[in-house]
Amino acid sequence: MAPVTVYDVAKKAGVGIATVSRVFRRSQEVSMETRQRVLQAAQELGYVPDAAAQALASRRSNIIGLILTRAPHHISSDAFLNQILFHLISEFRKLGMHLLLEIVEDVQNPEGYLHLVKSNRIDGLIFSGPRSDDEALVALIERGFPTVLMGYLPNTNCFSVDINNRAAARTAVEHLIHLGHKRIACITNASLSYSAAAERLSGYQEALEAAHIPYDEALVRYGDFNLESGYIQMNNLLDEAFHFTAVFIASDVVAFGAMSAARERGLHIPKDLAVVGFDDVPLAQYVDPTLTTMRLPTTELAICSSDLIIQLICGEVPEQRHVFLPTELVVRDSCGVV
Amino acid sequence: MAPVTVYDVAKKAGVGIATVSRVFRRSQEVSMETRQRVLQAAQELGYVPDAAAQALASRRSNIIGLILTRAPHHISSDAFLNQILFHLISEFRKLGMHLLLEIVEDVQNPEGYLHLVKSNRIDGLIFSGPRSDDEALVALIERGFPTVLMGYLPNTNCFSVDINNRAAARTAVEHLIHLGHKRIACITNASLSYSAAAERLSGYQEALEAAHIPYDEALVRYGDFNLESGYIQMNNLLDEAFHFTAVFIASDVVAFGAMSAARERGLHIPKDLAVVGFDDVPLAQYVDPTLTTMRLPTTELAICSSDLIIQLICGEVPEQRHVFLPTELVVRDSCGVV
DNA sequence: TGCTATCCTGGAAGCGCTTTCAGTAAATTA
DNA sequence: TAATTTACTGAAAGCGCTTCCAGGATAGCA
Repeated sequence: MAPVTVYDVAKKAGVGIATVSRVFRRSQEVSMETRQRVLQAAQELGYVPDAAAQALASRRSNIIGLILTRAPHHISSDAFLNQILFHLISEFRKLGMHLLLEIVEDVQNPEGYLHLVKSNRIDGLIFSGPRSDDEALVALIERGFPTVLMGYLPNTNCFSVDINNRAAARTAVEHLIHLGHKRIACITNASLSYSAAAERLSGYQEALEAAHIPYDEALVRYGDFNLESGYIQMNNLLDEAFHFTAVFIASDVVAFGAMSAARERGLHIPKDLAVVGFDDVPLAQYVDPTLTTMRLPTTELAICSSDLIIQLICGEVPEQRHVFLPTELVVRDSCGVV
Repeated sequence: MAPVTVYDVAKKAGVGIATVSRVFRRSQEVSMETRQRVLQAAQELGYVPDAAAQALASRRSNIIGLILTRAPHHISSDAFLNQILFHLISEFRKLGMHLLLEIVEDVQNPEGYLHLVKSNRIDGLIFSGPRSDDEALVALIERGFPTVLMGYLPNTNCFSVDINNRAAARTAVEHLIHLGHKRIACITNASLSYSAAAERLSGYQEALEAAHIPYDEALVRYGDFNLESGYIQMNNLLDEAFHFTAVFIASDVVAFGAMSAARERGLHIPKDLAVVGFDDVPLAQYVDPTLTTMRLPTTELAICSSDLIIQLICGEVPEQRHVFLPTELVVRDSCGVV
């Protein structure tokens, strides 16, 4: 039951412990012959290096934190999370790294992830859904801790990976405009303190402006990540807003909630109301009607973030500070035929 | 930039390092006065104990692994994962523990999570979606490593948390039978090597048997976790099976795919076809028609697992080896009116 | 052949903490 | 007052690894 240590392996292989360490650190400076002998001995003894000891001695935990800023009710609706997780873990595994997940429910109380950093539990972190009012995060970045944002924080020069939310939203709304719609409502994906939400709203405004359609605040509502918020805000629009023939909803999940509300009112989509979503969650092509939406490059988002954080941890300086990945309009049935 | 250590705190507080350690380990054996002095000094110096050093010295990493056995295409459809994650992390945080996520794509190649155990990176693990052909897992359990299954593995006495899949499925199908349906098809949530899938199919059979409806294999198809599999299997049923008026689909997500296929064929749900799902994912009440389904006690599942694993790690022996949580039939519109 | 450069290896000193053990001071008891 | 607990505290020995440094062997060069 006594743990197998470097000493055991070293003894069995007839080498010093430094050599054993070198072999497992994949260092070049061990002769082929010795390396084989060590590996053989380790194999026979069932030796696996102790993670804590490695971390303590090398100052590297090989753990990367993924910090999610989400309130409980957001979490359950987050259709990306799974894909992001999958890809991040796959990438990390290739490098012998692991993913530790932390959720920040309240931005004002960032103790959770700060503690991870201060205790050296993680080598770097990926921060999903950064908010500009998160002072702790900004401080961390300025202190030089390896950090990558999934999302974008204006006025910082933190490394970040995101899509061009504004351009994507504009494309989505332009699609509606090309279809002849003049009165186009908007439901955001979240409150505007999330930069992605603010940007998407700007894109909506830009598209209107370019088409000389006046921006009407009465046609705008604010979603809150989940189905219910879409349902509520659509009902609200239907109750209070002047007639509109189309709606841009900056989140598929929110859109599903909204479509449900529209249906209950007896509105037919797309005949009475055209809908464009945002995200292209897997379900978008299986709902009725299938949802026209902006596709997010989920895989690339994850891989790109992982590449960046690894570079930062290794002390390299990535060429690009801010990466913006392309999105793609996926035309389905919710806007009618072109 | 030099890290603050116990020595710094000890010096500043005028005590020995052992005392500093005791204060941070929340040990009782420090006088109030000394404790205050240490805390004060630590505060002023910004001291946070080093996780690796603590782990090495105490043989406890305070990290719990959550192992998911999922193929890539399953992950993205997993509607629970998020909720489970959220609750687990919340529970762990209360105890200063953290969650490390690992995905096992191929059960035949369990190196990933075994390495976590062997390297002492984690104190215990929660295993979601255990499969009976996972020999490494069984070996781990027998070796006494703190392990909790989310799911159930027959023929082992591992601690586990699950729902009674068979009873739940039976309830779901009985609902259809009470509604007068005689020819009821079934699409499983996954291949039968997942015990949950096999159990749910058994529940379906039990319900039929109890109602003296002959079991007809021609009415059964096997889903594969995701939307697409539901779509495909429903088309397959519609192509090949004799007429049926209802279908029990052992996963909401699979059901959404299946409903999409039925719609494309011009079938009206529930008029032409009644559907009962399983899981009660958030979307179930927002699709058209809203989906009658079995509700899973997601929160309880997570909390229960976390309680169990913590007990095991602390060396306590939980009273119950296998916990089965109750489910609830949520009646909505997809089966028509009673 | 003699000298330096190169390659590989082992010894030893930590990394920052926990924990045992012994010891001191205060409290209790006789 | 002396003997015995009891309550805290500190010194020191690791936990299992990495890495600096120096040394031995070999190769390269003149």
